[in-house]
Amino acid sequence: MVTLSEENYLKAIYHLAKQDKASVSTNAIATKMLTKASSATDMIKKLAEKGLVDYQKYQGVHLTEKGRFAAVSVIRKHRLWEVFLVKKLNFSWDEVHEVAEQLEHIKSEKLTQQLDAFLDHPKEDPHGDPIPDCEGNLPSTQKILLAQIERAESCICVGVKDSTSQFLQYLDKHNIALGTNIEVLSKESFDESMSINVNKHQLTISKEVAHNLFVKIN
Amino acid sequence: MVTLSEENYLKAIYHLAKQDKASVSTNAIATKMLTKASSATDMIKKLAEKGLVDYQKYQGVHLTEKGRFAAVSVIRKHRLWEVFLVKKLNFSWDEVHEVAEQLEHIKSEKLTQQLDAFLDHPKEDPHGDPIPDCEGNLPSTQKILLAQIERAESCICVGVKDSTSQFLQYLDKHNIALGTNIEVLSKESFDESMSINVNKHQLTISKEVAHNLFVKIN
DNA sequence: CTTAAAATTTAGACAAGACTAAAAATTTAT
DNA sequence: ATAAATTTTTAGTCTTGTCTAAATTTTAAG
Repeated sequence: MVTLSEENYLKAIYHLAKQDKASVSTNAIATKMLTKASSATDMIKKLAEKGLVDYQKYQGVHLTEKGRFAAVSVIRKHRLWEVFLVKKLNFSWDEVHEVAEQLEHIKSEKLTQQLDAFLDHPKEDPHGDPIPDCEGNLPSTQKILLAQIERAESCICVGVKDSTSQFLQYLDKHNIALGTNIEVLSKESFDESMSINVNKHQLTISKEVAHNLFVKIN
Repeated sequence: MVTLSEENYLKAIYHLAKQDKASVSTNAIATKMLTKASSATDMIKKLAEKGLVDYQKYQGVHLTEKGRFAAVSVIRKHRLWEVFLVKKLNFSWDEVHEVAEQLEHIKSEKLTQQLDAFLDHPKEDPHGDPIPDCEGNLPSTQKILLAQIERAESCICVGVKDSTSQFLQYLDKHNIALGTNIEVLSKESFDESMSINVNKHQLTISKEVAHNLFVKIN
């Protein structure tokens, strides 16, 4: 039995570990969870006790296979609920996160399975993030940050890194959605701002925006 | 802010108070919540502190208007989710309770509102219980227990009192569902068993069954 | 290589919700 | 009307998850 709090820590560790394979530090976990390092240490011990993480004092943690599966299962539920909220209940993509944070902890195998079927086994959530299957497999996508593009090139928006409502509403305002074609016109080396074309409209975006938009090159 | 535990106590108090207007005893609450009287006392104090119940030592509690609204709001969510599970996710009526117990605590006005609309503003849950509206109004239904019928008479099944899977599966097995026509043939005064006709099949039901089925006389 | 800074852990405390055992109030029965 | 039984409350403890402050370990700098 994994508690709600433990699930949230596992998710945090999973997201932090994803980037590189190195171990996840206590501080990083505490920061992500908006708690103090001492609280993180306490929880890490409980997770280690339950065999969900490997832990050596002062050396950070790694998810065990069991821990990874638990984390991915929560992420699967989170993303399925987000799809439900947008597709069936008319939520917009900037409104779903908070509610999905609650729904992801509902415990019922059958519920998850039936929800997945009801939504026609979606492959992505409303922000373009892939939905793990029930065995915990997560398809690796080859998306890059818009900021990584260095020359005039055309690409398609396939996801967002930051999914706060502020950012999502910015995208809405400029008619950028998943699947939108983005034509990079130029990049300013001074401040990393970019000039792009969206739906025939020219737009200048800041470094901050370019670093939070995932694209796939055509 | 009402906690999950507080919501469960409020629900319990609401259900216990419904029958008569008398105050609800600490023991009754503890029994319903499957805890000890001392735990109930502790929680009662917290609820009184928050203005959700009126409480006088040794005299039991009454829900305040605020407390009643909170309780009914949870019941509304519980029943809406039950409808969702049965109508959209193919759960059977004996499988929904446990999951709805979790879903009823999700906090999002918009979610409840949109779910209600998505389900076409249902008036009843899968067990025939009325769904409160968003203002907390609960239509009073005039249903009686099948056991209250004393002579040969025809009626329609409109609800169940006991909604454990054991009882619901018993009903399934004998083809009794909401809306099923039940013809009372006779009642045995010795053990209160009844002879009834369901879908042209004759059936003898025990006192226990008759006391847990709500019907409306044709 | 030694010390200062940063990160991590420990120790002790607190709030929520529950429990046991004992005390107090109420109800019931004689 | 009073004793016995029952109900309710209190007092003290436990667990989970959090905190602060202090101690310890690791890392980084000179």
